[in-house]
Parts: sequence; structure tokens; C-alpha cells
Amino acid sequence: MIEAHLRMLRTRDEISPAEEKAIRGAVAEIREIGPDKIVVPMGKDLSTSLLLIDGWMARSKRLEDGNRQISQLHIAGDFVDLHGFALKRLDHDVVTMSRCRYAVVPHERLRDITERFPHLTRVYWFSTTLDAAIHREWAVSLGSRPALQRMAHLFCELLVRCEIAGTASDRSFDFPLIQRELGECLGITPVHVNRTLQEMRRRQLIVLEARRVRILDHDALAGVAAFDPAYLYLERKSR
Amino acid sequence: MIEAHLRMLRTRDEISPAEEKAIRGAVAEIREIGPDKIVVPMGKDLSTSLLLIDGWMARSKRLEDGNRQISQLHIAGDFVDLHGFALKRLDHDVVTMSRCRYAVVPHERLRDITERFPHLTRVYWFSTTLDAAIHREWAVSLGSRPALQRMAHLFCELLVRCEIAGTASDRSFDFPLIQRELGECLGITPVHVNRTLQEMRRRQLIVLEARRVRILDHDALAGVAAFDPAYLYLERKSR
DNA sequence: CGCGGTGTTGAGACCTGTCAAGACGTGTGG
DNA sequence: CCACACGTCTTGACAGGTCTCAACACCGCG
Repeated sequence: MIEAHLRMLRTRDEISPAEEKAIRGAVAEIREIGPDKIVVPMGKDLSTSLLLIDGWMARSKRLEDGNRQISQLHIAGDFVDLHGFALKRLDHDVVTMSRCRYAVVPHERLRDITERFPHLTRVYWFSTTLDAAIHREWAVSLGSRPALQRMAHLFCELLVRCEIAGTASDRSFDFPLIQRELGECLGITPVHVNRTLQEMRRRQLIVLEARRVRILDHDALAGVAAFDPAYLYLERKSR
Repeated sequence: MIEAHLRMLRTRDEISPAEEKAIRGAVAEIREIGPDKIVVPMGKDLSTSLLLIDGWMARSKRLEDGNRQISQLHIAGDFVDLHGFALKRLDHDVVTMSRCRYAVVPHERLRDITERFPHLTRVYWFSTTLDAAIHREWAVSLGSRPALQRMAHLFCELLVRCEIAGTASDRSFDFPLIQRELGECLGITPVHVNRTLQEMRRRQLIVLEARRVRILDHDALAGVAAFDPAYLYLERKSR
């Protein structure tokens, strides 16, 4: 159930059996929800955090003109609004990009963890700072990289994360976003997403079809992206 | 010395006298450094975190082509690399934008706080998630707002933060960045920064001169920026 | 007094956006 | 089973915001 989550954490630190048990015990409930729903609306008072088990979610901000900017994509194993535990409300929506299954973790149980498991607390603190590191890299993309490189960089990141979660196979993973939504991540219009995807295919870098990404030439893709996974903190270290 | 820091925290939560004492006791040393220095280089193993007392710093990422993207600006009162306590190394440089004074806080003392002051620990956890919230808003700017609005939004944010820190007076604050560096925050070239600043002045929104920002028409500026300070979490709440 | 960094201006190029139309696919209702 | 509607994808022409390059002004400082 939360195997992907444990794998994500154990990539960065050791999680003891007692800690694993505490995590499993923190889950109050499993829920399912369809695509294009708001799971956590911006501004709402929070008393739970959600652990994504299956499917894709996103953090999105709605703008005055009706456009959205997606500031983070979430895959299986991500604690999509763990920062809500500290913030008490969110500055963005959490929305589904596909049908999803997720675990509900009440904040009391998280608070309990912070009182009884100081190391696990630091691991979860780390996890929210890892989110911030990904935000920074996205800011670099949005501010300084042209569309093709931006997209290449995103797919490099997602491949690494999907491999950790165990949802990638053979440099390929499900990707339920439509082109408009991909554009909302990259800060470009749907029309330009389409052209950029064609350029990707023309260069034999990736193919996106049937809601699935296939990476054709990973070295070339990483080259175009100038991808350095350092910001994903893939090393196992005592936090 | 760390009054700005306490003010920043107390805007968001109550800090007891005992906690204040713990914070003050965590400071090992005060240091001073000139402008344009790397205070914390990317990738370095960390054993301290730095509390900015005076001056401006930034989180910056250097790109292949020699350009930089600044992902966050720091003012007096900011714990510039508190996330380094969880991450153990940074995915970006912390650089000075002016002469700075800062306090050095060893990680052992932070760890000590996490063991003896659970509430203060949550306050500091909150503080790193607030950083992330600011990152998200910058991502929105970089991805979805045109240059003028982007710049207006940045100055709205900085005014709020400087007022909290106590370094703003009468809608005006010191701003040591040169135009190139401002462009590195906004993801635009120095030439375009210059033109955007002229447009700002033409519209009587702000004036930037002698390394100081004066906001001429705050309502109009906030209007252009579509500025909503919700993402700065200005409400005092038990974290 | 000269030099380097910063700020300013203009002309032209380029990347991305806008608008509009049509193709395609899928689900629905008649 | 067909007709239709709707969302998504694709394509083309054109517009516009921002970049690049280059030159010059300005200024503090050695």
C-alpha cells in the first residue's frame, strides 16, 4: 500500500521497523477519487495530510485570468500536503490529474510522531525541504530554460522519481496529463507544448502517446536538459 | 541583534521567553562579510546554519552558460539555510548581495532544540515550509506573469517582508541589487529590467534609485501585481 | 585621468503567444 | 448503428514580448 512511500524515504535515510510501524499506524483511512478533482482546496483549515498511493496529483495555483500554474507534480509515494501540517492551510490547491488512491493521515498522529519519533520527524522535515528543492529547480526551468530544455528536464526528473516509486519500467512511465496540463507545469501554451513534443520526437528523445512517456534516448535527453539530479538528494544519509 | 528574526517568527506564532532564550543561546558567533561573496557553496557538507542579521543575501543557482537564477532573496531576520539542517548540503549557493552581518548557529544546537523544544521545532519546520511557499509564488511569476507584473509582485512581497523585519520605512526600503541581479530573480535580461523599471516609473508605481526602492502608489502596484499576501502566512497561529 | 562596472538606448531577431480552423476520438442519445 | 457533441490534438499565419548585440553615457575609484 505505502510501499512506494517507504521506498522514497529509504532512498534518503534508514527507516527502522518501529518507524515503519509508526508510519503504517498513522494511516486512518484509504480513499479513492476521480480525475480533475480538487482534493485539498487552497485556504481550507487542515487537520489531515494525504499520502498518494496510486495516480497523479498536482499543486496548482489559479490565476486571475483563469489560467493555472502547476508548481509540483506528485506521484505514488508522495506526501502531497505534508507541508500543510506546519502551514495549517495551503496557498494552492491539490488536484488530481488521474484517478487516485490515497491514504489519509490525521495531523494528531503526525504530531504524535513528532513527540515520540524525533528521527522520523527529521525525515519528514527533510521530505518537505526536498519538495522545496524541487520547487527551486522548477524556478530555474521557468526562469532560465527554453521550452524544449524545460520539458526535457521535467521528464528527466519524473523518470528518476517514478523509478524510485517503482512505477517506471524500461525508461517508460504512465503520464496522465493532457498537453494543456503539461503546459501548466512548464509555463507554456498548449499549442507550444504540442510543437515542443513534436520536436522531442523529431530528435528521438521521447515519445508521449496513449498517456505514457517513453524515453528513447536517455543520454541525449539528459544532455538537452543539462540534467543534474543533485537537487533530488538521492543519497542515503542520516538526517 | 536577532530582533528582526524574532519579529518574523512572532508574526506567525507565539514565541515564549524560554524559546527566545533557546534561540539566543543557539547563536555561536557573529560574522561579517562583503558583497558578492559565496557564503554557503552548493554541495558543501554543512554543520551550521546562518541567521541573517543585516544586509541582503540570495539563493542562486549557476547554469551551464554562466547565467544565474536567483530562487529566493533574503533579508534581515531570515534563516538563510535552515533547510540545510535537514538536507545536510544545499542544491544552490547562498550569496551576499551586499555587506552582511549574520549569526552562525551550529546544527548540534538546532538538534538540541528539536529534542527539548517541540513547539519551537514546529515553528522552524514551518519556517522552511514558508520558504517553499515563497518558491511556489515565484514559480507562478516566472511561469505565468509578464515582466512588469512579475517585478511588481516581487516588490510587493519585499515590502511586506521588510516591514515585518523592521527595515522598511514609509513604503521604502534599501535594495542593494543591481539591475542584472534583479533580472536574475525575475528571469529576464538586464536590458529588459531597465525597460521594465522605466515603465514602472512612467506609471508612477515605484522608483529604484541609489540602491533604494520607493513605492509611489501601493494600491496601483498591488493591482498590477494582482498581489495576494496569503502565501506569506501572515496570521499568528499555533503551529 | 583612465578604467571597469553599471545604466541606457536603438534596431533587429527569435521564441513563444494568439487566433482560428480543421482532424481525430470517444461517449452519448436517438 | 448512426449522428452528433465535446474535448483534445494539430497546423498555419501572424503578433508581440523579450532577447541579442552594439554603442554610448555615467560614475566611482585607483
